[in-house]
Amino acid sequence: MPRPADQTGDTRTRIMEAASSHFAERGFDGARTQAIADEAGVNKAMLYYHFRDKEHLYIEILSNNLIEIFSQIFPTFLQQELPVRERLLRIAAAYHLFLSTHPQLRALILQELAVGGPRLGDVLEKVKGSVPGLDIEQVFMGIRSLMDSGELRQGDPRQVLLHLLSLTIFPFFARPLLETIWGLSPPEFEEVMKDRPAAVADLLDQGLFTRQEVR
Amino acid sequence: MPRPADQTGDTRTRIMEAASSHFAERGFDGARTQAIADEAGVNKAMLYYHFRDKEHLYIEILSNNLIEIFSQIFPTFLQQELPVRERLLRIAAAYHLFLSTHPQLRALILQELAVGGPRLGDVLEKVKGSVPGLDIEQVFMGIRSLMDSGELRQGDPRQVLLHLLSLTIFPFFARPLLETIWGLSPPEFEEVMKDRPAAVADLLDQGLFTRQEVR
DNA sequence: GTCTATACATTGATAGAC
DNA sequence: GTCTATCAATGTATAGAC
Repeated sequence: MPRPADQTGDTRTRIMEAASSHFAERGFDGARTQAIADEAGVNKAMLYYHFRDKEHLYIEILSNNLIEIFSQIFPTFLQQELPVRERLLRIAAAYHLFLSTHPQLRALILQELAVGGPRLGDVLEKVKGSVPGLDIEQVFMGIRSLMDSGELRQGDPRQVLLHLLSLTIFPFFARPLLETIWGLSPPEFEEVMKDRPAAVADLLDQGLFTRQEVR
Repeated sequence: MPRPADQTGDTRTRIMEAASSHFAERGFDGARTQAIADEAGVNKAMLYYHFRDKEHLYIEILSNNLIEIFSQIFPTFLQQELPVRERLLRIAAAYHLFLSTHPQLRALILQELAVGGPRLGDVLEKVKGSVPGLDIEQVFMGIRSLMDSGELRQGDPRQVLLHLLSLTIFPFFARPLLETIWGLSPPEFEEVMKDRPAAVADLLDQGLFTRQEVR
């Protein structure tokens, strides 16, 4: 729904908000500069004044969105006070909450992944500049030390993190496919998503199968 | 690399192959009919003779790809001879293998998900017409009966299937993001993916944590 | 079935007045 | 900073000869 020209905030901000929604819905190639300008309530020439061109605008948008999610979620990775189980579940919960409340971010990332992430390098530079503590090695080291202290089962820390991200993020990405193939209405899908964190916690706790014998 | 006009197969087939690769790499909006025609080694007008327009061509491509994966994977869901654990692991393995060997399919699905799947309805109609046994309810009923017989832990069958799909498919989708943020080279990522099925099996078997007590 | 030629709309982008 | 006016390039799609 392109709402025409509500004059809230300064021009630059309004352009970014409009661009965000268009890039999210149609991707870089599908988004139209004209439509962005219209929705922002400014002339098309303004895009090129405030940002160099479509590409720079896009990178600015994607960076800002990633900065927002990482600066909010990354601290969760590193906090040490809680028991392991709660720490991991909080990471999952943080992603779940963020993706639930930011459908635009989900679409934006999906669009970039779909074309193979050609601009992720540039984007990550900007993100690193704004989220200082972003160091994935620390996360892996943290997981490894939990394995050594016996709180987590031994294994590749990358696989553990991948488990967590997969279980949490995939349903958001695959939603249209799941709704179509599983024949779910949006409310039905929402219901599945509501139960998701508990189901994930249960899998991490117990695995999938009934237990015949114990090691 | 657009290879020019190798005259293998009939025109219609060559167009579809070229279109497949372009839609996969750039999406519906990003793909150019001219580029597709060039790569297929035919005139652009041929696209409109063999297919009605760009949209019909796209739907044809996406349907064919989904038909291929479903007709190959769906039988795996329903085979009853094997123990539960092996049945589930085979489903995961089937997806893993298929996505490993069909990078184009992965991209094609991702592109459609990115725009919210506006053509999935039409596509699924075509798929259902060509893969007769495609009935998701049977799968859920199968999972539920395994719960009732005590082989699987009780829970929502949809969450179980979602676990399986998430753990298996997500890494393929998120690859560019993971490589960039985790700082992995393609060979390093491949290595992680090689170990993936075993790591997933381990999670399903044991959960994530060390076991203090047993129920 | 395949091509040439072209219609017609829309695109991203800029020059220059205010 | 913001606008009007405009451009060259490129987009999808079609008409009609062969």
